[in-house]
Amino acid sequence: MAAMKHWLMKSEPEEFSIDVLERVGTEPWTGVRNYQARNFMLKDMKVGDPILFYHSNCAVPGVVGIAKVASKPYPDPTQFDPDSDYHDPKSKPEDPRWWMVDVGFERKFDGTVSLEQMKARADEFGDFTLLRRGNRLSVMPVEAAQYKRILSMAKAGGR
DNA sequence: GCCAACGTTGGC
DNA sequence: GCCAACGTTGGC
Repeated sequence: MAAMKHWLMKSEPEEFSIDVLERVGTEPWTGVRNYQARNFMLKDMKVGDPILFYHSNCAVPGVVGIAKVASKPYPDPTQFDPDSDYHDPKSKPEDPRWWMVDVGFERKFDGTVSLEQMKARADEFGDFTLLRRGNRLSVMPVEAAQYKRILSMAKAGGR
């Protein structure tokens, strides 16, 4: 059996936060319009894969909890909706350009494992995509060891 | 609000 | 196929 893959997915809390995910339980991850991020969802994600839920573009950016992949990939319906911010007129229903998965709530950390705290321990993470300068990917794979380190930081209150 | 870094687009 | 211009991301 192939090893389970671990992921990190970013969301702006003003758009969609871990608290809203906790309330709704499962959310279609619409709106990804980057091919690399799409390919991770389309080709590499498996139902049940764990996801680090990351708050970006906010006062304290960082990992705030755990989610999981809750569906197989399917076409993002917002690409066909002319009223949606994510509408893509070049995408055809018979050949959808943008794919996504559903994301399910797992748990919320007691505190945020902040980007600042992760940067301070960058040497323990090795080559961590999130910490690469200029990184803008909103969906990225995380090594199992990196995932575990963030969980242990969460347990230790971010320290 | 600023701006560096990046991905995408389109002219050539 | 190159690359300048543009729009977006996201930390600060």
